[in-house]
Amino acid sequence: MNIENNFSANLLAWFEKHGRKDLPWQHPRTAYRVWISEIMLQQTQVVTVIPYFERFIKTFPNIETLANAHLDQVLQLWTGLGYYARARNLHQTAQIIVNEFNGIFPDKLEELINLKGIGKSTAGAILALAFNQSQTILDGNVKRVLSRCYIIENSNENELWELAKQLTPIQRTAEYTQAIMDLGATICTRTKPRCLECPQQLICQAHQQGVETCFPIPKQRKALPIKQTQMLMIQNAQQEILLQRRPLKGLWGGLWIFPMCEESVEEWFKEHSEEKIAKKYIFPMFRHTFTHFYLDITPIHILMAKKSQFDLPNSQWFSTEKIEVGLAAPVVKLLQQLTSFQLIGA
DNA sequence: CAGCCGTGGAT
DNA sequence: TATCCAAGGCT
Repeated sequence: MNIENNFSANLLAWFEKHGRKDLPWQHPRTAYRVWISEIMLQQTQVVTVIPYFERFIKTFPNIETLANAHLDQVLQLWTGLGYYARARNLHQTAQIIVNEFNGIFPDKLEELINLKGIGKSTAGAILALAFNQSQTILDGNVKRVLSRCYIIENSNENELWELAKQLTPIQRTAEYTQAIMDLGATICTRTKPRCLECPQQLICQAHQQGVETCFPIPKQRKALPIKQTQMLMIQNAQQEILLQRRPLKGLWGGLWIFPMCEESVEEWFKEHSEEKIAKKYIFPMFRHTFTHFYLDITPIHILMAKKSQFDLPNSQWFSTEKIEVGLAAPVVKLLQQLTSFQLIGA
């Protein structure tokens, strides 16, 4: 018996007792629900995803309802989850599956990979979890488990894929796939792995050598640049707030945010409006952290004397109680602050 | 192919 | 508080 067989056998035996079997997307485990969950789980922890998944499925119980929805509603349900291209791709892919696949979820690797937002690993996960096909995944969990178990130092992507494929069993692939993710998420964690509870402790090379936490070798990160901006929280006499829709590509694509400006507020107003500012209040600056830069935001609340006109592309007045579009996280935070600020009666 | 794309949890 | 980074994919 080779070591690969031991690996999957150990894992499957462990899964029966200790695997996660009550995650929301496992009941029922349809392709649609597995797909939604896999997209949400990209670079996002299970705890964070669960409430989003519940709301999303409740609103869009099947692929037709998702395909027929407005992008704004999809992005609203995605607000706070990040990586908003995932939501845009999800919406577009739903329409393609309805229109070109007759609403039937594709079950071939090539077809899945050609869909927006579904890469090699997500395609493998959908086929393994929802269709029980013998397909391989290579996500963060699998990379961590394999790089420790087989001590892979310069984690070469192709090498890891080959190893992952060799270890994937022909049968019970759905259980195996869930199991290896569960192992990575609950036992073989990044910090403080619980090796004494691990079904692979006898074959794990890193554990034998006592160097579990040395793997996977962390990538060196560059220092994050700091950018600065002002967010204009412009409110008219009807208490409505002015928001502007971001272009579909790029940061916060398709979301609505407060108008941002780098120059002085007075100069910005000269360019975009003829109205006069009734009241201006500068909030304390705060830092928003992205993956690749910091954004220091100075919020400025501006009260207009009447229902004002703005020469600002893709902008619209919203009632603060009814905003049914996607919002960037700092905008949500500031809207909450503004509401409590006004409740106090300042 | 390296940079881009979010946010919040954990330490 | 600062840092890392989580069920990755796209360009």
